[in-house]
Amino acid sequence: MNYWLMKTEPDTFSIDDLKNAPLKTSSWEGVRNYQARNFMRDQMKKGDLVLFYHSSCKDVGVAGIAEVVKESHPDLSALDTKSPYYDPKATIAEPRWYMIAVKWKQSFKQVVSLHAIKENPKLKEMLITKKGNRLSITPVLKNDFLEIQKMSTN
DNA sequence: GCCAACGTTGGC
DNA sequence: GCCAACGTTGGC
Repeated sequence: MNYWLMKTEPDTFSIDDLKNAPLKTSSWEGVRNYQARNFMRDQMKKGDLVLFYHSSCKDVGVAGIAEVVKESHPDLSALDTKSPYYDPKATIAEPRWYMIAVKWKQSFKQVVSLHAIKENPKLKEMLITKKGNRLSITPVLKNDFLEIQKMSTN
């Protein structure tokens, strides 16, 4: 089993939106970056756990935990001309973009802030703490995942 | 296949 | 809203 961090802007899709979704489940549409796509297409498996990260907002940090419940399938929003995620180069035969689906597991009482993560020497290696890291999906070490979970209960 | 120009991300 | 850092595009 693997661990991941997935970024989302809560104004667009927050952990509450996931919690309130049917079956508390949603596909992760709209990723238009090859590296992040490849993680979803090739590596993210059912049962993997996800740190649900809120970016570009007042309370930046990890807001909760989700679980991968459906593996790679085509992101058809790329075919929808009305979608903000429309990509003219995607076709049915060659969908180009893929996504996974996640299910809500837990909302932290308090967001584990990016600031707190940066302050924690145990989490020095986390990619989210590195300057200029814009990748919206990143692998996370098990120990780092557990440490964040621990911080959420303090 | 290089690389300048451009658009986007995301913390602050 | 600013702007550094980054990924992508497209002319050559």
